[in-house]
Amino acid sequence: MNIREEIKNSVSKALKSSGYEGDFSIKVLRSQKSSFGDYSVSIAMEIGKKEGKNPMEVAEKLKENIKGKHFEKVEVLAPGFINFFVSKEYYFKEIGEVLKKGSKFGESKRKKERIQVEFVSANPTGPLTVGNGRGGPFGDVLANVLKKYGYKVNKAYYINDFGKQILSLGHSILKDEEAKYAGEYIDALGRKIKEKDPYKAGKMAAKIILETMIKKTVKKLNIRFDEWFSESLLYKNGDVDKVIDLLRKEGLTYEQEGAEWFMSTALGDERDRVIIKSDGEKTYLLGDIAYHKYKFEKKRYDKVINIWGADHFGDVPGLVAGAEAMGHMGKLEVVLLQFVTVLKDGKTVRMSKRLGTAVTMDDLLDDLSPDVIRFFFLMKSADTHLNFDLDLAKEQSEKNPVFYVQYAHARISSILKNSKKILRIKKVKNAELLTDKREIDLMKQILRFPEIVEDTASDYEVHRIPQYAMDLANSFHKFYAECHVLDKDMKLREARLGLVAAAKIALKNTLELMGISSPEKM
RNA sequence: GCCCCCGUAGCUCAACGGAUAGAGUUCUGGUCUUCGGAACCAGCGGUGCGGGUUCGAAUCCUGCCGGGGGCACCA
Repeated sequence: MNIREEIKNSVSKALKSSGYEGDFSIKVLRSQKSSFGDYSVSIAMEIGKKEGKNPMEVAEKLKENIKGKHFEKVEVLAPGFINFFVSKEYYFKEIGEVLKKGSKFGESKRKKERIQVEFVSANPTGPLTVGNGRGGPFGDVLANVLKKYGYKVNKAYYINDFGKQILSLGHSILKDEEAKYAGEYIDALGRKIKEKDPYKAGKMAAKIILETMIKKTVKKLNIRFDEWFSESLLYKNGDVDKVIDLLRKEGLTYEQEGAEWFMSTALGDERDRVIIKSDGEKTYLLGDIAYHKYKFEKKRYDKVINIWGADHFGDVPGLVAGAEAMGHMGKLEVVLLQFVTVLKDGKTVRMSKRLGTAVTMDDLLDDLSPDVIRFFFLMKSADTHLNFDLDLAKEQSEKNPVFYVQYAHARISSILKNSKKILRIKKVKNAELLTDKREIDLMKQILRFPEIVEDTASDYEVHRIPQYAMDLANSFHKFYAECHVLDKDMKLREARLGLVAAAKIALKNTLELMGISSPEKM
């Protein structure tokens, strides 16, 4: 049981023994100031309101009934906060556990649920742009977090290698009047592909784009998908037709103006959706429903999280209704990422340097390391429009948050090397000597890591991870400035070496979650 | 017209309805006879505007103003 659960349980018990039976949800918050302790609970204010009592009195009464062996002190503060001070002994013990767990530090109990995170899934009609590339770091890290938290996780890329955009790509290769895509890469493909049938040419081009452009870029960004799933397969297998049959059988389709519609409004959508166009073509939505049926039934995922660009906002209800029509309610979640704008010289850059497309991930990779790109992308919340200032990112390449974090790791590595400890440090000796404010703070910061993983696994707020990485690095740098590790006092030296080794594990595990390297030296 | 996201320090961004709104960067000043100065410390500086709900609002509701994205028999 972790400390937050412990606090929650103790408060829950105190509620009962104090006679508050209502349906109160207890939220354990991390205190913002050390004088407020380590964690706090504001339940007394809620009770005070509901029952018309003085919150301070409620808090005092609860405090009398709160018991827990890891609490050094429980304090009530106006207007009714109950603040928990966790005992140092608890931290000493836990910091020792960090060393034992090593790379497993931060993991939770294995869970039986299987989760798929599908991300990027850009059409294979051109290079990866910064817009559809944003999902790369985000989805990758979200998947890493869920895995760390104990789920079985699959990272998937859905290849839209079927339908109209492939035909358009073919026409573009052939440079006929139906051409839609243009750019240097299209010219190059045109020289390579001799096929004259537009659809076949499009198929060939899509394959080349996927293999030589997209996969390469994805790899450069340090992303590894477990699965590259081809849309055409669903058509070949008849999975798409099965969906049509099912929808018809459920009475969820109708004809209008020569097209066949899915009555998604019956399942909460704001409008119905076409599944078969009047020209007989099946729509993208239909394939996507089939794909999700496949995910839930063949692959038996308990949950699917799709990372989409915000421009697909309008498509969410249709697919959710589709999944529901297939009998999979509440298993599909969609995270929308807001747009990415690249700024240079204070102006928006619209086009790639060479390709005649929107700014590509490769353009960024030309100037910046994947570590820097990933960190910059990850720092921002999904809801924020991401303004990527190329000049700033380049200019700051030496004063970058990612270097700040990596530098902490390199410094620790250097200390450990200088300490001439050949074997891995397995425990914190003389932990009780770690009493400096900086030492305690570093310890607490290290031990936040499992909480960061847990919180992120439940709310998908991935930007919390780089924020935490900076906090952790900051705590270390502050500690480093005040506390000399390789002290003449060998007992203190051992204690600090243990702490530093634990900090290294926390930093490394955090960077690993983000898919960013942890250099031994820089 | 309807729907979604955003508006926080000069700039890029945080803040789980909570306590004195935090980081990085910029600018000003300071800290090295010790483990890596890519560091540490101090200072300047902020919730777009108006109502409301609440013990408590950057956060929830509402009206403006501004930016982005949707509202297809495109994906």
